[in-house]
Amino acid sequence: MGTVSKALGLLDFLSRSDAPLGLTELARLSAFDKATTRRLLLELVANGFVEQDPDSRGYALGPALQMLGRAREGRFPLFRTCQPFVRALAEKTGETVHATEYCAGALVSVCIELSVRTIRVNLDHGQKLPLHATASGFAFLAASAPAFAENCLKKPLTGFTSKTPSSREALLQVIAETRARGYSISSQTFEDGVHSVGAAICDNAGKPVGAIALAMPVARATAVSTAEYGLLTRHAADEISHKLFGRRPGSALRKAS
Amino acid sequence: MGTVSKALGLLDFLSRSDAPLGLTELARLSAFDKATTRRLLLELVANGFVEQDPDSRGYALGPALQMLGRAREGRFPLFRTCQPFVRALAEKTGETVHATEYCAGALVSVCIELSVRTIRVNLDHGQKLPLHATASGFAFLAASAPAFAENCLKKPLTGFTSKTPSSREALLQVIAETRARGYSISSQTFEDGVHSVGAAICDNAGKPVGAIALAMPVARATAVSTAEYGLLTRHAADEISHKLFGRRPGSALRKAS
DNA sequence: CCAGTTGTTTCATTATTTGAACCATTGGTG
DNA sequence: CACCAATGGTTCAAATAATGAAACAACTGG
Repeated sequence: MGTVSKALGLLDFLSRSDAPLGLTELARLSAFDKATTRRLLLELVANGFVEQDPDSRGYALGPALQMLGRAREGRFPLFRTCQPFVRALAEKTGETVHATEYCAGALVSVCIELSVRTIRVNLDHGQKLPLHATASGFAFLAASAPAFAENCLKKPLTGFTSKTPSSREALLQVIAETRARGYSISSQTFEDGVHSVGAAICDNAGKPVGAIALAMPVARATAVSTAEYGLLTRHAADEISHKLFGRRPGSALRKAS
Repeated sequence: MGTVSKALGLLDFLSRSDAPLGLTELARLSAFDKATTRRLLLELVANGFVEQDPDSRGYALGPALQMLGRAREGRFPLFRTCQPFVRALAEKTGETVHATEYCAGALVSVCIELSVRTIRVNLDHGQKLPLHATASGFAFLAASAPAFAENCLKKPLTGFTSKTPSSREALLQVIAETRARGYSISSQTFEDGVHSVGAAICDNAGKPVGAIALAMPVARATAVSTAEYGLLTRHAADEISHKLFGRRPGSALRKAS
C-alpha cells in the first residue's frame, strides 16, 4: 500500500469519529506505527487536511476538505440536484429515502431524508454501503459494465445477515433480476428488518455514478408497496440522471462501455 | 517534501481548474515527473479523492472530498454559521463581504456575499488570501500568538501592489495599528483599487480561526465609511465567534498563549 | 502515412519511509 | 509527594517505496 493511501486512510478514521482522536488511538485504529502515524498526520496538517487542537492534542478533519468539497460540489452538484427528488419521494411515500454516490468501492450516502413515522429506518451521513448487500448496490451493479461487476464479484462477499447474497451465483441472479425488473429489491440483505428498493443514477454513457434508494421497516413492506415504491424510485433516479447529465430516461439499465 | 504533500498538492491544482486536467498538463503544473504524477493520481483515484473520466482521461476532484467536507461541516459548521452574518453585513452596507478560514498558511474564503452595486469587488470561492497583504490577514495576524506571527514574518513577504507591506517593520506596524484600532484596514495592499476592512474570528482561547472582511472599490472609501464599516465588521466577527464557540465578545484582540 | 502529442510501463538509482527504542509530559493514586 | 501508567513526541540505522529517464503504445490531425 502506498504512503498516500495510508495518509488518506487516516482521514477516513477521523471522519468516522465524532470527537478528535489522539495519536495512540489513531495509530491503533490504523495499525500503523506511532511514529509513522504522526509523520503522516503532520503532513496532513501542513496541508490543511487535518487540524490539531493545541491543548487536547487531538486530531480532526481540517478545513481544506471543506474547500475542496465545495469546489467539487460546484462542478458536479450531486447533492443540490438530488435533494429535491429525495425529499419529494420521502414525502410522497412517508419512508426514508437516500441518494448515494460511488466512491472507492462502495456507495456513500450523499443526501438523506428520514421518514416521519415513529418506526422508520435510520441512516447516518457518509455511511458506506457495500455494493453486494444493499438495494443501492444491486441497482448500481445491474447498471455497471460487466467488467466492473465481475471485478466486484472477485472480492470476498461479506455476509451481513443470513440473507446477504454471499455466493457469486446468488449475486449474479440478484443482478439479473434487478435488470429485468427495472429497480432493485433488498429484503434484509444488509440489516435485519430493513426492506428497500433502489435504482441507479447514470451518466450520458449509461455508466452508473450512484443510486437512490427507499428503505422501510420490513413490517410495512408488501408486494404491492414494494412494486409501487420501486417504480417511483426508478422514476426519481431517471429524473436525477436527466437533470445531472441531460440523459434521456429509459435506458438506465443498459450499459455502454 | 513528503510524498503525501505532493499528492495533496495535485488536488490543489485540480481545484483551481474548472475542467478536468490531463496527465501531462498536471505534470507540468506540479513540476513532477509524468510517471510520478500518474502514480500519485492513481492512488488518489483508488481512494476516491480524484476521479478520471474514462473517455477524456482527464482527472478531476473526486467524491471523497465531498463526503469528508460534509463530515467536517457537520462538526464545525463554519459556513452555516457565517452565512447569515455575512449576508446581513453585505445587505446593510451594500458592499462585498466574505468570511475566511485559516488553512495551511493562508486564509481561504468560506462564504462570499457580493455587493449588488454595478461597481463592486468580485471574489472567487476558495481563493487563497495571503496573511501579510489582506485585511483578513492583518486581522488574523493581529489576533495570533506572537510566535505564530513571528513565524509568518520569516517567510518572504511577496509584494502584490506597491502598497503591500513587504518589510518586517512595515508589517509589524500594520499589526500593531490593527490591534489598537480593533479592526484591520487594507488599502490596496493586495489588489489595486480594492479597499477593505476586516476582523478576526476567534475560538474560546482567543486563537483566531479565520476572519470576516468587507471590500469596496477605493473610490467609495472615505475615513468615515471605513470607520463605520470597520466597527460593523468587528461586531459581526465577535458575533460569529460567540455563536461558534460561545465566546464572550470584546476580548477578540487579546491572544492567549 | 507520418509527425506530434499524450498516456503508460519499466527498472536501476535514490531518497523516503519505517519502527523499535527512548524521552517528555501529563494525570491519576496510595 | 513520589510513583506509576498512559500518552504524545523524537531519533536513527535498516528497509522499503518513490523517483525519473527512457522506451513504448495509443491516438490525433494533417
